Amino acid sequence: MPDPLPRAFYTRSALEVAPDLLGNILVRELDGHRLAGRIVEVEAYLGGEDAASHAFRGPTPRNRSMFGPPGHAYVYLIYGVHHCLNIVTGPEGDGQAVLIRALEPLEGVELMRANRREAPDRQLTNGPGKLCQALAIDRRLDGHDLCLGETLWLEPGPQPGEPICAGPRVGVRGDDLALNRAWRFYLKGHPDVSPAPQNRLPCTLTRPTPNETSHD
DNA sequence: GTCAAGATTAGT
DNA sequence: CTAATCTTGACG
Repeated sequence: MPDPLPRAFYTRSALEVAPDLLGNILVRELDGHRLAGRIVEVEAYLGGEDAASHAFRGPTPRNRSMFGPPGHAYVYLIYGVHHCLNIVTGPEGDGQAVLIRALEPLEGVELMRANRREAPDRQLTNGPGKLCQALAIDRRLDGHDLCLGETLWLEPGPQPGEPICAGPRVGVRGDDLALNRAWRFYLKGHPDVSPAPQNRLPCTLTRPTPNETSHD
């Protein structure tokens, strides 16, 4: 079993970490079972300048884990219905995070299906709310340290063969900056990318990302 | 205390 | 297009 991605991986700008997360594996340990999926879609959220970020107006009880050390989870409830999973990045205190928007299911698919009691026959992890339901992620995991290799963590995955697309983020409000920057990243043509209208817009290709925590 | 709005989803 | 469902954060 590979080691979890180390703290140093997360100690960078959300704009660097977000595309590098694509292709890596999100692992959830649940009642002795291993649930895992390959990350295929993410969005970067910054602090300060980013009007769409929960960190925009500073720390509050709800978002305080965003301002904690990198490599921890920030989990929140949206619309009173669904949970969303973020990975805290950057220097402590900045409030940067990356929203995990979609996975390709790899392990524990039957348990994921059972967790999605509302729609077990539909796609399991092609949206931020759906993947949290499939992996049984809720606010109890808010602030969880992803570098421990317990309960919830990330493992290095093979370099994606697919090109990386970048485009505007989904469902956000805010000013021109928040609406128009290409801070959403996904694997081109992957069937488990969330059903967002932007999927058909022109695709800005990003560099081939060195996924591995390579040191020179 | 009151209240509008929300980084979504499934169903009409 | 809209309901579901509830916590947060702003205001007083």
